[in-house]
Amino acid sequence: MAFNDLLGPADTIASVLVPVAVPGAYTYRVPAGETVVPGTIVKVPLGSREVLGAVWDVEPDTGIDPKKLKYISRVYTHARPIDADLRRFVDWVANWTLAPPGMVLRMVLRSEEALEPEAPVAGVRWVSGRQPDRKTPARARVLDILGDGLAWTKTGLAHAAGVSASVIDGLLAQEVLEVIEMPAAPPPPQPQIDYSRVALTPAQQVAADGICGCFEKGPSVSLIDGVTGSGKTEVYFEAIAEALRRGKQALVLVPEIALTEQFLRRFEQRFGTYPAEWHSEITPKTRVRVWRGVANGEVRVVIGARSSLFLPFLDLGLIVVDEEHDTAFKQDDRVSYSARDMAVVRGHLSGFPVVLASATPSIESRVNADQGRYLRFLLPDRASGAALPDLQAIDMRVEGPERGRWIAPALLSAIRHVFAEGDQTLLFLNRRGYAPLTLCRTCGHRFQCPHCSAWLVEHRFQKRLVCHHCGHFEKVPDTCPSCSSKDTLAACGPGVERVAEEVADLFPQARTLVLSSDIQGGPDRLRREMKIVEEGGADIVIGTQLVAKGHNFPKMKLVGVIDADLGLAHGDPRAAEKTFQLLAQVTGRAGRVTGGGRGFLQTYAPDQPVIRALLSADRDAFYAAEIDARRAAGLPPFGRLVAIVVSGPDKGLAEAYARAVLRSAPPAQDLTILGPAEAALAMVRGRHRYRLLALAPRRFDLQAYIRAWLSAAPRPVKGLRLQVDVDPQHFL
DNA sequence: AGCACGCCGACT
DNA sequence: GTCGGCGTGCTC
Repeated sequence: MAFNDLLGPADTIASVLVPVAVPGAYTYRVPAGETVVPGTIVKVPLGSREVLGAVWDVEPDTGIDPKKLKYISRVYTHARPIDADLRRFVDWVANWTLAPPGMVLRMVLRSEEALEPEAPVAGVRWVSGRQPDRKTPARARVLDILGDGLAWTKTGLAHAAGVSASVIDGLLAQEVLEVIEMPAAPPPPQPQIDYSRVALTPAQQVAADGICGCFEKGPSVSLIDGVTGSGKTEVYFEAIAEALRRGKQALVLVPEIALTEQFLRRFEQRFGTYPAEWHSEITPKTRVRVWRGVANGEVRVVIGARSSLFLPFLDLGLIVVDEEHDTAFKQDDRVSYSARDMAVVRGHLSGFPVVLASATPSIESRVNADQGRYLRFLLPDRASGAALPDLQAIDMRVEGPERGRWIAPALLSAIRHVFAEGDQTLLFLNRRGYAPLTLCRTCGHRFQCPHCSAWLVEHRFQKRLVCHHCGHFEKVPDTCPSCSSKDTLAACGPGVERVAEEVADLFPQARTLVLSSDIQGGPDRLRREMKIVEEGGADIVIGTQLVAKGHNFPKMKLVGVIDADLGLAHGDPRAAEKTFQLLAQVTGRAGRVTGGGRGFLQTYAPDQPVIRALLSADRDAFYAAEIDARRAAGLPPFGRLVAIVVSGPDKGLAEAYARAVLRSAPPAQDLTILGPAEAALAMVRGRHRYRLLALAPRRFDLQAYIRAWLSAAPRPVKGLRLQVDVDPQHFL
């Protein structure tokens, strides 16, 4: 102690962001002989453990008692310090999302192992001239491979020679082979800019040229707005090629891992090699390799989930956000952020182009483009020349099926036709299970979730009633729990299982397949089934939104939407937008490759704007109508929508708190509370969440406002979480 | 008494 | 986010 005090005043101090939920950086002493700069990655003692952190400031002004300061326990000299751009990004995201900066930094430091210097690989080599005592065939094969004098890894050699590792061990024991240190793993193969260029359509060429022209101009956002099959990927591949040409790295964000496989193949066709992948499912080894490669610049292109935004790129020059409208870009737990919006921010901070691509852009991106903040490139036709599917509505009030059936006669005859031709049909219903509601015919009892207020959905295959909100499930009873009568429970409405039952009844000879997220057997099974559909091994597919994304189904000629109104009923202000996006994606599957596709939308309200927009393929009209509708409802079309999510065990407290935040201290009058919306009350793993929607004026600094409110709160608020959901365009 | 479990605050 | 402290309540 006395020793430390003596040395203390001479020590350098540094503020370090630690990966815990504290409001700011902590201060540590820098051990004598070590140098740190802003961004240096370090290990520091925190409480009873050691944690990773990063130096955020050197020699900060702090009022902390110097006696309290501990020493940085390790400086990662081999890892490149986090550069100024990424540090600014971390701070920006922390401020925007009201998250502690250390928690944002945690997303950067995702692989502790990657910070260690790369370990040399042990290899084996033939000691020239040496021969084994007996030359068995296995030994001969090994020596044959090693004949050129090059070193191999033990496992690699065993594999190549088709022998077990013990053969090599035997040769090592006789000192015919020797162990040497090989240089660490060679750099990954580089994408070749001109490996295989495809001819672009005129519209694609205009878009590609426009985006490539942005690289000179500093920050920019381009929206590629193209119908399904219009070749958005080819366009942004040209942007990637341009980034590579300029020696920059590129990042492609996709909403789900499921979409990467097809992307990897297409990338390989264009650039001759695979890009690096980054998402939660990659192996720890790959994680280390990619993190290092991104940091040292050997990895040129990454495709990844939202977390790849926080990778420490050496020189990032382009971000592409594919399917930009997809809500999977929003992270809801821990630091809650929208990866699409934060991609725009990262591009802005570092001064490079960002490309958003979608067949059904989000309203906010459309408005940003309309108002000139984004460039917009329209791809109105399919690149293959195939015609868009011919869509029509079926008015269920006048031409619906008989009671207890869900497929209308018009759709039915179309399925018959397509089936007879040997082509595929997709029946789309975004509802898992057999029936969304079960009731007792005698007393009218309805099965409801004991935790949420949602109806329990019958899953007949599993013989369960399941809450799709919180995951609660129970056995299907024989008798009504309310009136005890036997065999009086009636299933109301369809789920995919029930539609599949109807299909099996109507088309006993057809090969049918149900694709929904609750199929048993994990992601492998799902991949296999997708492949079956892709290769034409199923005639009629009944699927939930799982089938809306990614995969190409070349034989799919007909898409029937069983309930096009589903999802429009609730109080979600984005319901129409989401339904439009989902149904456009789903119906776009029909005839995507070959053309000649047809689609049917079963609806009880064929005149509503969503249906009309889908039928006329006039998307502009839909966007205009939707923007008007939001204005009329007092909602902004985009941009100033603020959702304050407060979570905690007590709904009443959460609501009161959310309202108080928005109403208390000035300038609260600048905010308009719109009331609870979008999942007003949900149960997420046993925790209630309450979401309050409000409007903030364009330049209103909501973050500063909420922080001020929190510090002025009469009593500390516990157990509650805040989340701000705003399009940041206006704030850049 | 001894310990499993859950809540709460501290962590530089 | 994670740990340790301390309270409650139950048992080999």
